[in-house]
Parts: sequence; C-alpha cells; structure tokens
Amino acid sequence: MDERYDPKAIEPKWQKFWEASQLFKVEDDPEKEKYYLLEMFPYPSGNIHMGHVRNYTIGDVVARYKRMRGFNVLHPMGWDAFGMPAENAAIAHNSHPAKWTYTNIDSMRSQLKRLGFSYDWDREIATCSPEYYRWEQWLFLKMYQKGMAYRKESYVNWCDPCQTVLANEQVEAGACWRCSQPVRQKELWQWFFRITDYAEDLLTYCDKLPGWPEKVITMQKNWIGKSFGAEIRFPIEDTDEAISVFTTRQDTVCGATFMCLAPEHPLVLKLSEGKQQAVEVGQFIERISLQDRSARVIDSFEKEGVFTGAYCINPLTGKRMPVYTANFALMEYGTGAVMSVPAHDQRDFDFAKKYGLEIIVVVKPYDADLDEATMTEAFTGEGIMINSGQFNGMDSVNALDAIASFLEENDMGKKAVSFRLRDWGISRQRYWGAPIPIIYCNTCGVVPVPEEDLPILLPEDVDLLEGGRSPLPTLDYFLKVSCPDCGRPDAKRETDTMDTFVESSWYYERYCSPNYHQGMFDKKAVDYWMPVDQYIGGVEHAILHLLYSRYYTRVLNEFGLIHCKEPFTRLLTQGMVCKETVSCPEHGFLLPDEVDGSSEERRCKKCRQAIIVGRVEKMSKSKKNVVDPHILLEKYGADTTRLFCLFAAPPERDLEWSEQGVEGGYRFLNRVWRLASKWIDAIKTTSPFDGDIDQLGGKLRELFQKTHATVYKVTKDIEDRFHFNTAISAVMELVNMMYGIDPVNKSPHVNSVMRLAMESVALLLSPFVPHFAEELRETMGIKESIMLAKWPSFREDALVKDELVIVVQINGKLRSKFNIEIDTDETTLKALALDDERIQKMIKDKPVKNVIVVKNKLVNIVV
RNA sequence: GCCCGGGUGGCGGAAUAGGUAGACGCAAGGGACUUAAAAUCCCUCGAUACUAAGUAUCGUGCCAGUUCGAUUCUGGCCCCGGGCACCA
Repeated sequence: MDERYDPKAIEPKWQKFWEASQLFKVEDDPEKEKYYLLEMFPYPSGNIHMGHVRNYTIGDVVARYKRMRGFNVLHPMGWDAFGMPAENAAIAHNSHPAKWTYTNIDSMRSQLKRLGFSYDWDREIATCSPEYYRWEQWLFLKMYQKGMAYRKESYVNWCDPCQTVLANEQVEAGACWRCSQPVRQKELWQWFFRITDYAEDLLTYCDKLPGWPEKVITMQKNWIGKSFGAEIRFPIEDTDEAISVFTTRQDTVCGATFMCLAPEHPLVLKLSEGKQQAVEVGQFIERISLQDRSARVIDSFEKEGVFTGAYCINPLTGKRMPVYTANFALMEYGTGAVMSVPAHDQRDFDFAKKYGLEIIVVVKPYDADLDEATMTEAFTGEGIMINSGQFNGMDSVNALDAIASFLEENDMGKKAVSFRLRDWGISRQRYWGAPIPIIYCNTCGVVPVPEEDLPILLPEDVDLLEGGRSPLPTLDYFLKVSCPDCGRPDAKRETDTMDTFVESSWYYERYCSPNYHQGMFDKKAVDYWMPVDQYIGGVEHAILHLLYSRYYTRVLNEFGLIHCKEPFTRLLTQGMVCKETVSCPEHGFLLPDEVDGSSEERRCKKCRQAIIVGRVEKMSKSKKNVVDPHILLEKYGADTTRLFCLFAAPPERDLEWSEQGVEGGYRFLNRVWRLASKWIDAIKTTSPFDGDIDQLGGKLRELFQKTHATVYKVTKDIEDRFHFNTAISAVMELVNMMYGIDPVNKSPHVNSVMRLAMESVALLLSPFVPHFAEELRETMGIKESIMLAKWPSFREDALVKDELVIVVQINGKLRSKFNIEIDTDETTLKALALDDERIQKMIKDKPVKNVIVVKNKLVNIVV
C-alpha cells in the first residue's frame, strides 16, 4: 500500500472503473423499491461553481446512501439549456447559441464527472434539443384545445433599445439590466397558461407537503395570496351600470366615501367621456401606462389620481361617491376597482388628505374615540362599529360576516375570494427558446400547428441581431407559411418562444423515459418513478420554478399522462456558499490573489493600501469572493472538496468558505490513509470480528462498541435529517479512537476488531468520499465495488454500554459524578449520591428538602 | 409594514420527549520527532477570581416566567439574515 494518499491517482482510476462497468446505470425494476433523487439541473454557463458543487454533492451522498440501502435509485442529470445568456454570448463571440451551449455542456459534464457524481448519464437531457421541446409543443397544443393556454393583450416590461420583453427580475430600478435604458410598459399580445384555475388546489396541497421546508410553503402560500372578502356593486349615478369592487374590509363599507379605478379599467374612459375631465383623465392614463410598475414601487410611490367627473352610490348609505382613477389601483387584482375608506386604509387616507375628500369613521377602537378632523393616520385595527346604521355597536370582526350576508340578501353583492396569483405569461420575444406552435391566418385567425407537423424546429441558420432582438420575425422561411386550415399562402408563424421555465417544469418527468419517441413519456416508466422522492436545490427557486412545476404536473395529470399531482415529495433547499468580501479603497472588490501580506495586515497588490474586510456574502463574480472548484480539484481532489462541503455546515444552512477548513478535510483523509497503511499487513487477510462481545476487554471492547455506535449514529444522521456534518464527525471520533490502538498490541482479537473498524470506516465514508472508500476497500482486499456494497448494520448488543456516569447535582448544579453499572435502581443511586464525599462536604448540615433521581442519568439534591 | 429563519468559545459548528453546555473540525499555545523546517504524533484550549496543578463564581442575544433543574418550554424585547410588499 502506498504510504501517501494520492487523490490524483485514485480518483481518475475509479471514475474510469465506474464508467466502464456502467455502475451508475439504472433500469426500471418493479421488483425493487424505487427512490427518485433529483438535484435541480444547471444552466450550462460553461463552468460549475461552488453552489453547484455543494448542491450536487449533497444529492450524490443521498443517492449513494439509498443505493446501499437496497433502493433502485434514479439519479439523473441534464441541462436547462435555453435562455438569454446563450444569445448574448453568441452575439459577443460571433458564434451561435447552439454551439456555445453544447460546448458548455461538454465542459460542464466533464467537470461533474471529475467530482465523482453517480449520475446515470444515459438519461442526460438538454432542453434545447428538438427531441425534448417537441413534446412541450405537443402539450401546448393539447392545452390550447382545452383553453388552458390562451392569448390576450397585456402589459409587459419593454426595453426599446433591446427590442425585447424583460422579466420582472431583469428590471433594475426601472431600467434595463443590460443597457440601463428606462423600461416602459407596453401592451402586447401574449400567450398565457391558466395557472389561476389551479390556485385553490395549489394552495390546498401546500398543507399536504410535509416533506417541504416550512419557509418554502409559506412563500408559496403568500404568492398565491388567497384572501376572503366580498364583491360589492356600487351603482353609477344616472346609469344602469354599476362598479364592482372586491374588498376584504366589507365591515367598513359605510365609510367608503369615494371610488378608485385602475387607469386601465374600461369604465374610466367611458365615465369621463364628454365631460370636462376627459382630457385630464386621458393624459393621466397615458402617463401612468408608461411608468414601469417596479419603478413605481421604488420611488416610495406618490399616490395620485384624477376625478372622472362621475359619481357612484354607496349601496348601504346611499351616499354619492366621486369616482377617481388612481395609480395605486391595479387592474390585475380583484376587479380593478377599490372602494376607498380613508378612515380605515392608509392609502385611501393619504389620497383623501391630498384631494380634500371626506373621511368617515365607522370602526372605533375598543378603548378610545376617533375624530375625523384630528386623526393623522388610518385606523386599520378591529373595534366597535359606528356610523353604520343597523350594524352600530357590533364588533367589527362579526360585522365582516353580517355585512357580507346582508349585501348578499339584498342583491348588492356577495361573499368572494380573491387570489394574488396571476396567469403565467409564457411568451418571450427571444430567439433561443422553444417556438410556440401557432400560425396566424388572415382568414382563419389563430390556428394551431397540426400535431403531425411537430416539432416546429428553431431555425439554426440565423444571424443574430445586435441588441438581442429575435431574428425569427425576419426569417421568411420560418415566418411565412400556408394556413393548415384553409391553405392560403399568406399565414404567419408565431415568432415568440416559450419562457424557459416551461422546460424546467417537466424535465424530471422526462428523465423517467428520456429516449421515448412515441410520446412525451413512457407511461410505465413515469408510473414507476414519479413522484420525485427527494428534490434538492437552491431556495431562490422557492416560488417560480417550484410553483410552475406543481402546476404543470397537475396539467399532465389532467391529461392522464402521469398519475401524480405533486411532483416532489420531499424538498431540501440548501444554503448558499458564502465567503468574506475584500476590497481596496481605490480598486474596489479584490480577488483573493490580488491581496498580499499576513492575516493581520493584508494589502492590495496594486496600490499597497490596507484592505477593507467586508461582510461574508454569497459568492458572486461581481463581489469577487469566488473560489473556482477547478483549483480545489487540482490541489486537493474531488473527495476533499466534497468532504469540506458536507462537513462545514448542515445542508440547509449557509456555508462559509474556509481554506483552512478544506485543509482540515484533506488532513483527515490523510490521517485515515496513514492509519490504514500502518495496519494493512496485520488486517489484510483477517475477517472482521463478529464474535461474543465478552471475548473483548479494555480498549478493544471499547473500540468494538464505538464502531457499532458510529454505524448507528451515521445511519441516523443521514436517514433522519441529512446532517452529514455530524455523521462525518462521528467517523472522525472513531478514527481518533483507532489511533489509540497500538499496532504491536498482541491481544488475540486486535486484528479482527481493527479490521471491522476499518471496513466500517470505508463503508460509512463511501457516500461522502467514494473514490477514497473504493481504494481503501480494494487495499483491504475487498473485490466488490462500493457501488454494490451494502450499508453496514449495527449490533444492538454492542450499543449497550457496560457502565455509565451518574451526575450528581445540588440545586440543579453539577457537583459530582460517579460510574455505575447500567440500570442500577433509584434507591442505590440516591444512597450513593448522598454518600459521595464531595456532596457530603457541600451539604454539611443543610437540610435536604428533596432528592430527584433519574435512572441511568442523574441525582439532583435540593437543599 | 407583513411573513419566515437565526443569535452558543477566537472561528465553523455539536448537544433540544428539559437532565454533565461547547462533540468534531479550524485557529492558537506547549511538547515529541528533525541539523532545521514542513509534515506527523501527543497534550492544553469559554471567561473571571483566588488561598492557583485545585476550587469557586459567571456563562448559550436581553428581561421575566414555569421547573428540583432551561441552550431546549412560555411571554415580552433587541439584533442579524431572507422573502413579500400600493393586493383593496
């Protein structure tokens, strides 16, 4: 055995072996219990970063562990390969997004292989391949037929210089993230998925996902945003029409003194038409529509509005209420109209003060009075009803239901619920995405592409345009098509592509039968594998990706394509990888190798100024606090890199980068290696001890017990809560104890007990550091690969301790302790404790009031 | 503003059906080995005080409470991180 631990030799050796023997390959096998383990697939940016390393290491540990427990484990990997960065990179390098993407995929695949992850690479998927997106287009057509996909005109963030729609997260302070030019709201025809149809179901099932983090569930619930209230009709003066509003505060309806409509509300123009206010209203609508919504929020938002010239009638009080259009009313929420109650809503209060509108208090606090003339802010709490006719004196909480019922009985409104969730706009005016399979015919209108014409291929022979504008509308051979219905030659294809979140909403289902050509899925395979038993990824996808996936799975379920509704049974959101930031007063953020000097006095290499140590933050290129996994692999190897990621913190917490920590992990592996080489000759041909525990004494007995206790502890830590850090520290303890056994020891069972301990160490470490474990086992003469090995079991009789420490407390404070045989009875313990020399001295003649005895634990004496 | 997390040594973190606070690792200090250094192995390592190789007191963000006993349970407060935010 080589005395030196040499990851550079070991790791490629086993990676080759695993690949050659196809040990990561998995087949459907109804005889075996399945376990589907999935990590969020990456965008192929070209390089894996520490976040990926951590995410995929955690996943690989679970995959390997579950395999050793006898599960048939599906552990796939693929690429979320469509998206804007590929287009930008292609423009910058005068290349093609496909070429750029596939080159990146190749390099990232080899990086992942270098880390020893046990993926079944035969199932690899790239979402940009026609073989993949053709089924997405197919499902789109199905959804279109059922009205689940529809087209409407709506406002989007639009950047003129870039000629494209921007997602909300691509708008920074009202400007385009790429060109820094102001973003405006533009009305465009867009395709939508009717996710709101499932709002109730998605919400209900939030409480049926016990394997999800509380935090993510809460975020999803908030995002769906169900609220209970009433829809109330306010008749418009001198017409037969009424304005319908949604409110959660119908208890305050008698305090409604004016009405606010969203600028986009269809009634706004109608009401002001022909009135003197018409011009002002028109200008207001124009101005507000140009404002970006996120910009409106950032500028601490000035509430403003204009009077439409019309009045409506409060159905309960008969009061005339001026109708305004106001910027804070949103067309997308409720009915696009707000009944304004200035006394009990802060926005309405501000608005009323600004425009001199009437304030009427209808709920007073339980213990005080409220005066409209002197109040400085709205009272939004609960209280006693006043100025509300028959409801006066009622608790406002009860009035909610009473008033809603009253409105319903008198045909003025009804109880209602409203959701914050909106339909999912999936159109993107970009090139690098899946084409939407729709044709527009001047005669027939919107015509779906016939199924047999799928896939609609994304043309590859294109010149990308400066600024990111999609070339598709300029490509006649793509654009111009004859209508599938009437055959006229002047029809046009849809040139928008689908949001990349559509691809990531079903990739995990495709993994079950990735090469199936007869349909989206092979039913047998998805029925066997789905749902995903454990999903692992970043919390940044807590809402969008996970919500879309839950929705899409419901759609697939409705079409009978899969049997389950919820795609992910358990979810683990791992923390971020962080590192301290370092900056120089002159040169800004510095990379680690732009800094010189000792740890006390670090300086900028360029200007010799003392550096500023900033906060510990998520690794990012802009903060320059990144560590390239490649360098770690070169210096320490994959096993050390994996070990550090697992040991430094439990998975759900943030991980703080530490060079010394990595060093510590490396040292540990070396330490195990040296221990093994010291013992190898003695234990190579010995079989592990499995005899009667009473044959052992002293340190060997202890080591035997410790070995089994470690198996127990590591199993529990992985099984119960994925706490790999404590699992690893348990193995470290075992190794420390093994160092306490002298190799020249001639006790009869020393070699077999050491053999048992050493084999256990290899097995227990194998999910974490698989190459190391393979090598260690091979060295011990074990032929079978770790991929086929069984997880070790522990012997109950070895877990029973011979004797234990009883703690003696006085008034709850530790004062003494003694060793005693296990299960000694309470009376003996009490007597021994009171007899204890130190205790005697402490008590002296103080009267003993009470003695609490806990068997096998402690004695507490109260004086 | 609302909703989630989280505050434990010099540092990362252990320990919660209430029962020895600080496992394991890092850093630091000491010793062994070495011509020397690195590596390695062994020991020490929460704070304070003292009659100092021992003992006492304090100590898990702060303040109360429940209890024989609280890092763990309850109430209030402070700080940090994250998410959402004109949602009627």
